[in-house]
Amino acid sequence: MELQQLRYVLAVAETRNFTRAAQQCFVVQSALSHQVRKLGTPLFARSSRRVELTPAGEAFLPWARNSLDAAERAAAEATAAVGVVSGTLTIGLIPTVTALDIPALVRRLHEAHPEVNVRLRVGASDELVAAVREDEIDLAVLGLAQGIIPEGVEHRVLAEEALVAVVPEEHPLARRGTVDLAELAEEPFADFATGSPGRAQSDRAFRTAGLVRRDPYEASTAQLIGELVCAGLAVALLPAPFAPTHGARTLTVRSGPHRTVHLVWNAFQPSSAARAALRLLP
Amino acid sequence: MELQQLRYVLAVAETRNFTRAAQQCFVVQSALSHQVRKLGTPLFARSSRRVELTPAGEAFLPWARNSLDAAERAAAEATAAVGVVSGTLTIGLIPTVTALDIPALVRRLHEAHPEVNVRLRVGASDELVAAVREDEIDLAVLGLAQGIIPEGVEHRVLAEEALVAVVPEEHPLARRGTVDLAELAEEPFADFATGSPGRAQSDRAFRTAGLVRRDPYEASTAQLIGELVCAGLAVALLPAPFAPTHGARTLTVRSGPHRTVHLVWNAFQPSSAARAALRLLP
DNA sequence: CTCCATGCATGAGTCCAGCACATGCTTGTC
DNA sequence: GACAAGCATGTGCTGGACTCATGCATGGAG
Repeated sequence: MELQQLRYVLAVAETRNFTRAAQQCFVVQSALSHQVRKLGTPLFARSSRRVELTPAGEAFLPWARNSLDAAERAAAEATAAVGVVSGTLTIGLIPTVTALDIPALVRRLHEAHPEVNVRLRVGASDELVAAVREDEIDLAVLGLAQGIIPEGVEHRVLAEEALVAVVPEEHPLARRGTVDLAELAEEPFADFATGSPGRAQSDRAFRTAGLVRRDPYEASTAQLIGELVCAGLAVALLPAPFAPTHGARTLTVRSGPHRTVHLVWNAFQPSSAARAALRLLP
Repeated sequence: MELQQLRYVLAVAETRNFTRAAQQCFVVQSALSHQVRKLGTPLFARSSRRVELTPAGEAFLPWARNSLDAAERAAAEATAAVGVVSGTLTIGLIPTVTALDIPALVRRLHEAHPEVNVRLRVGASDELVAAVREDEIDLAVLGLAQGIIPEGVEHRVLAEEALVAVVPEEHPLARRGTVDLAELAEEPFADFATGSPGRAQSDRAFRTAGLVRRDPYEASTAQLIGELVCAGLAVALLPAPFAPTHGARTLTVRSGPHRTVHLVWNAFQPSSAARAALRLLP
């Protein structure tokens, strides 16, 4: 078996199409047909116009990925040992990162270690922690409600951020500079989806204050929540940089919720690129 | 990069000699020189008649192994999915296995799954548990003092075995059929090395009975301990099948120590060969 | 139903990567 | 200093990986 064959199998499994996989690999389709067949066990079922993985293929795939990743990692660790950090660095981010200037970080990384290939992946905080634990990503920058610490991974606190209240311009509270959580609890609310870590932050804030608010409108992004507020439909709690700049007012919340921005990584065999990034980060 | 190159690197790293590594790989020496060089980073230092790993080589090696193992595993899992269990199955054993007929097990495994390559590895119980945890071996059969359960791995109890007292033929106790631990504590003792799991069994037995025995002679194998007894130098506690058949007497110990024979394996992604072996075992 | 597009398999031909061979170079040993 | 061990290097060759041409199956359009 050779890694080339594994690359072909992965390409076919991804595209579910020999022809496109071949293009992706810069060879003709028959090259893949030959090499895949040479593996012996049939990994793909050509059922009527569609290529599907057989059970054997399903069993094969994760180990093929594993093998290719390990080979890449071998090369990266070797060059790192002679001072040239290389390899792929996958960073996970929540959509509402503010504590860190990501483009600047990427630039600095690239300047310090031009051989490192940076990938960014956006997701919810809990997904990112899981991905770090499963070694799918090297690092993650994420926000958690105060007092919650990510489990099963190494972490470092980057910042502590207050959430601000956002209310429609014509709202009675709009003239005020600060509000209490209790006042917000009376209002129709817009928030992240139930179960998301963003939602957990405000839920927790109201709960610890002993307040019960009405079920909020749910939206998946800070942007959408902001638009709901601007439309006059609700008030919201958002990280300050994500408060809408027009069409809404931003208020400080007295003893209001904070979120903690964590840098998270896997302590078990972090890649040389990950170690380099950690050295570069505050 | 191709797996062939990784195989060459491993062979050179093992033999620390290009020529012998080449023979092992069934190619000429220059083939290895070329392929290793093509990896780019110098992995070996040719320091005066000896090939040594550079730091880059040290960093490269474990990932190269990882990659090759994963590739092998991919093939094994694929064939397993179509009903042909294959791959390498490494079984760890303590030197004093008695609860299981290992040759018979290997024969049955080979008959049921001729494509499986069985390897046996002998070691102390605690080493084997660690090896299972580190995924170096698939299964292990080992004995632990009663009440001790292996941690971080899956296990199944195979048997509960009493340890018997072994005394020299001309010893005053030799005429008796049973003895108390208290009587044995008075005698000069032969036992496994301090810190070994075998030693832990008798240590624990005396301790829980509230007895203090003299520091025992230490030997590394049950065989040697038996010889010390036969020579009239000491008494011992051994698994019954390892009591010497000549030159010593075997006595039952009243409420004496037992050891529990465990079958141990790693719950996280056991190989198809390991799963097959587990199905075959009691 | 026919025709055609899509898409994988297969066989023959081509070309280059990996190998063998020959040889050179360094180092350690007697 | 002669010799042996052992890796590097250059050259030519060969097998395997690729391309190309073509066949074959399926599904959709008319």
